[in-house]
Amino acid sequence: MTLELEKMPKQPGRLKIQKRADLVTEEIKQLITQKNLRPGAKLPMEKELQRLFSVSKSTIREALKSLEVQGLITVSTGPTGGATIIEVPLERTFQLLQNYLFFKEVSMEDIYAARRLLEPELAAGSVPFLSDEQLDALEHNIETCQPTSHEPSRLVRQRQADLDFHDILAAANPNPFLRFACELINEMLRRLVVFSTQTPPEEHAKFGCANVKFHAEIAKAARARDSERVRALMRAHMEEASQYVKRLDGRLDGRLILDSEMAPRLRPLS
Amino acid sequence: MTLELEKMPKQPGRLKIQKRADLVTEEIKQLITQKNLRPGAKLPMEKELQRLFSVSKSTIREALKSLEVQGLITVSTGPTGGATIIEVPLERTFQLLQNYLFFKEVSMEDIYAARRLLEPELAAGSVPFLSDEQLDALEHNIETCQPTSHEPSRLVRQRQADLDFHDILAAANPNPFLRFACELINEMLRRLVVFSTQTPPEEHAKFGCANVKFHAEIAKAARARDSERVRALMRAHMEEASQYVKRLDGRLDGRLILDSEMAPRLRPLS
DNA sequence: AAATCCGGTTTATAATGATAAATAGGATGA
DNA sequence: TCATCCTATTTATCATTATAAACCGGATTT
Repeated sequence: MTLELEKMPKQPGRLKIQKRADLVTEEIKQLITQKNLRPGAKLPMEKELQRLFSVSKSTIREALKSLEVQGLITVSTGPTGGATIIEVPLERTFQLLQNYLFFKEVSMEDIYAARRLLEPELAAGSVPFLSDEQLDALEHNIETCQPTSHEPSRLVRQRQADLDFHDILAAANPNPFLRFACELINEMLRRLVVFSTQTPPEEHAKFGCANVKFHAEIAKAARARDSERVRALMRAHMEEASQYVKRLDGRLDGRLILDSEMAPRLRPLS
Repeated sequence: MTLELEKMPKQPGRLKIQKRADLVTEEIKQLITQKNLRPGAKLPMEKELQRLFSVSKSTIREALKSLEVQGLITVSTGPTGGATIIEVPLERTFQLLQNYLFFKEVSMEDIYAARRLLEPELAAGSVPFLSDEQLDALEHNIETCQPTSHEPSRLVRQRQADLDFHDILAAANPNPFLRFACELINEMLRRLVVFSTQTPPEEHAKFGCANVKFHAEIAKAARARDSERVRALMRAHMEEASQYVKRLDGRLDGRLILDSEMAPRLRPLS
């Protein structure tokens, strides 16, 4: 009759015993927080990390993989290779957020309900901070959108350029959280919106023209540093766009975002 | 509208050639999207996945690790074990988002700028959908917050409960995107806010009382199904809270969120 | 002299096999 | 009936080896 109490009884829900690899991941994350490691800083190489945490190759590999998926590091081979801390890319964050939203059936109206609230405030807040280059970029963007052929591929392209306008405004805003929220919405619209093939291309062209008109007015007001007018114009713009999207039967394609889609897209300027 | 997903385009310059493990991850994500696998569905076991993609154990392990970090699957041992699709938990998404914001220096004012815009709309939109249980929960939450001793630990606890009030409202809103945005903000406030130790506890208590007052009014208006009044009250509530937070010198602790923090957090009322 | 090629070195990436840990479900025993 | 043990199954970790990618520096070519 043996008396064995070594086995740790399962604490109901309280403290989950993590896997070794996950513990290593945590240690490294704490290291980043505590030593305030900035982008560009390098982690020790795999061999040394193995030694440091007394784990095997595959375990340290899983830990690094976890950090890589989280967008906190990149790993490269070669003599100067290994893990390097990076600033988490927006696209990666968008991808991970879309994993969450994938199961939620988000409609276009849902997105615009938030966009209507955020964009006017974002735009108004950006006005005092817009550089001359950014103001130029806004105006140049409008020219790019101007000629509207009815060819489907051009229509899609125009919608992309429309969103670039909003990204330029976002880039100038000093509030990183608001900026993030709006950039996220822009990214969702850019990548996930699909329109019914039924609607005639003329309707799409009308949508594009209406956008250009508003963008031109907004750019003008922005150049005049009139924050309140920009806010009002953007509010009207969002209101109208929301209506158009509804008429054109725009929908969000509920799918997971793949790494291969995240090709480095052209960043306006910042 | 069809969506072309090319597997491995041979564009040599632009696209980065992915690692084998990442390719497997993509294949599995495509599988989830295409076969519309819902939470609960199981992936084949490791051995079979190895066979399926013709890769070694370590490769398939890395791919599964990636999906696990993304919150798309959980993996368990034993018979009937293996990878199971799950709905990405909000907490996981919050963790990944915080990785992004970690490098951005978000201030309390930044968060509240967005919160001021979103919460009134969220609350108003929730009103028609609040169940009797949820209305009861709102009122019960207020009672919980009522007695305010000046003990620091109780003050923190009260702020947590305050946020629960807003979570209840969020839960009733039919817009998953707006809901998500507000829940995210609540989670940030819950986990990352730190107050200066300088400010006297009386000030904190005053803050708590002011919150309770507004919550009581909001709950009353919600029971009366008066959406517009709820919107107006919430707007005033946010305005005031924003001022209090500024006075109390509330700050966001810029750090990375660890898995071990994401233990099932205390749900005060159930 | 400048650019290019070409190996060697360093490092991650992938494959394989062996052992440990966790779990479910059935068998065992009071 | 109930708790315990047993065992088969599957992941988790470790260890080792082999392969591939990136970089460095010297040799070769232009």
